[in-house]
Order: sequence, then C-alpha cells, then structure tokens
Amino acid sequence: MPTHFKGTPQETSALDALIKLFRASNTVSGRLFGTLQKEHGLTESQLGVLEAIHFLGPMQQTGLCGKILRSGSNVTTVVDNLERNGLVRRERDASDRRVQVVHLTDAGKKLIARVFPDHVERVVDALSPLSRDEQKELGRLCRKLGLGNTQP
Amino acid sequence: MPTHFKGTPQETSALDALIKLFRASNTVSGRLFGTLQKEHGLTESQLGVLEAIHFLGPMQQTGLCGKILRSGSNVTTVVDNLERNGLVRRERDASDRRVQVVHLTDAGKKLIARVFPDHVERVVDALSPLSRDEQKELGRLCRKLGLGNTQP
DNA sequence: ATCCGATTGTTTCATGTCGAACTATACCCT
DNA sequence: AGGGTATAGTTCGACATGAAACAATCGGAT
Repeated sequence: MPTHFKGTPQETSALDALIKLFRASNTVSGRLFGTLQKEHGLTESQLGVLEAIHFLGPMQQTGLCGKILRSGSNVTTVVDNLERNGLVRRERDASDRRVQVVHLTDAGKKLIARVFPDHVERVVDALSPLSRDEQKELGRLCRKLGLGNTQP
Repeated sequence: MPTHFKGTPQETSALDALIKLFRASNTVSGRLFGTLQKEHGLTESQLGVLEAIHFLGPMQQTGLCGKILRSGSNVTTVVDNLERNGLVRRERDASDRRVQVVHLTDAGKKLIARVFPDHVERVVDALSPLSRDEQKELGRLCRKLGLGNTQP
C-alpha cells in the first residue's frame, strides 16, 4: 500500500515502517502456520490454545482470551472446533458454575507434544535471517510500539 | 504464547522476538483499523483496495492481489462488498474479456480522499513511540525477515 | 433475603481469509 | 483451424474474527 503517496518525511517514514512491519508479520505468519495447517490441520489460534493449556494446565476461557489475545466470542469458536476434533474437553467449574475449564484430551496431549518441537524449529528457522542481537533489537522496537495504549 | 517453555537460548530468542513482532503488528493494526471501522465502516482490506486505486488508477483484480497481498478469492470478496456499498464498480476489459477492471465510483473517490489523511495521521501517531532512526531500523529488520522466501 | 451490577460464556451476524474446484477466455503451437 | 496450456475471476466450504445482544451465575450492598 505504499503506492505513490507523497507526504512529509515524517509521514513517509511512519508509513514505510508500518508496511514493513505488517508485511514481515504476515509473511512469517503465513509460512509458519501454513505448514502447521497442511501437516496437522491446526490453525494459529488452535495451536495457541493447545500450547497454553499444555504449558499452564487447564484454563478457563477468559484465561485463554488473555493468552491468545482474541475476543471471548472467538475463543468460544476456536474451543468449539478443538472440542469437535477431540483435542480438548470442557468441564464446568464446580465452585463457579459460569466458568468452563478447558482440558486437553489424551489425543490433544499427544498432538501438542508431537507438534510443538517442530513448530519451534520452524520459528527458529524463520527468525534465522536475524542475528541474536538483531532479534533482541526487533523485540525492543516492537515492544515500544505495542505500548502506546488507548486507555478506555 | 510464550507460556513457560524452556528451550535453548536460540529458541528462546527466536520465540520471544516472534511474539513481540506479532503482538506489535496486531496491536497497531487493531488500533488503526478499529478506528477506521467505527468511523467509516471500512476494513483494512477495503482501505487497501480503495487506496491502491486512488493512487494508481483503475486496476484489475490480479493487480489488487499484489497490492494488498491477499488471495484472488479474497479480493473477489472484498471487491464484492465494496461494490455492494457503492464505492467501486467493475468493468470488463474489452481487449481481454477475462479481466475485471475495478474503478472508484464518485462516492468511493470522495470517501478515500476524506479518509486517507486521517489514516496517515493515525499511522504517524501509532509509530510515534519510535524515533525516525528507530523506524528505519525496524523497517530494515522486518525486510530481512520477509525475505527468507519459500521458492515454489 | 433480595436485588443490582459485574463477570462468563454463547449466539448471531457480517466480514475476512485461504485453498480447491470450476468457468471463461486468451495465447501458443503445429 | 484445433487442441493444449495458461491466466482471470468466481464459487464453495471451512475457519477466524469482533461487536452486540443475550443467558446464567456470582457477589456485594442494603
């Protein structure tokens, strides 16, 4: 989308950086999760959910919202699909009957244990064009960007 | 998704950088296009299409694929919605009857002319946590990341 | 004990997104 | 010409995504 817009140097610089940020994010995401999709039928959000439960234990859906940074309604959908595929199961919390605790099934445990190492390897590969220092610098710049929070 | 995974320093570095990249991209994207959606009912892809035609003139859909970096079927959908909302119109190319040339309608021209400056302003604002040099460095790192291309 | 507001999750609706199968058209080659 | 291949778009099915409206439940205040 840089197209042929001519703005002030400030505007050009910001637009240029933004486009490269989006492009990098999209490209890497596509490479990473395209493979995951083809080889294991998992989407990015599905992996996020399985991964969170794998490392943190059974969680309620609100917790998953925080982990994968998606809306509540979206988490409902993603967990629905995982449940239909037999990878997770919901259980009502006895002490607070509003909450659904999401557990891995045995199939889910097996899948995430098998898939995650390969995924990490692909992440390392995707980031390999950058040195360790460059990765750190990229992280620092991205963190600064993410902060300018809109306070509601 | 960093959760509690402990890997080699290489793996930790890559995962950490990746998460920050995705988070920054998502956060900025959400802030930018959330506003655009609320105020003008436009999505990111719709803005991309209007912007491309605004600056480059009427284009065929394949050209739009390249500009907004989305699949052909997706461009069909996005242009469908824009057309339904009266912002663009399709015209068959006389010399190659497979081609649909997408034009801005008057309403589309008015909208993009009105919306784009505000959008640029928000982009500048979103990138303002970074100095000009930092924006340049972010761009450089992102470009390196985007290159590791899978050759089909 | 009761009521009100907050929290949790679901449903609905509109859009985006991709890949695969399909149609129509164009171009090339003999 | 005729046939084969390539390209432009569309359609379809599956999943993602968020906002808004809704239901169920909890908890605090009175």
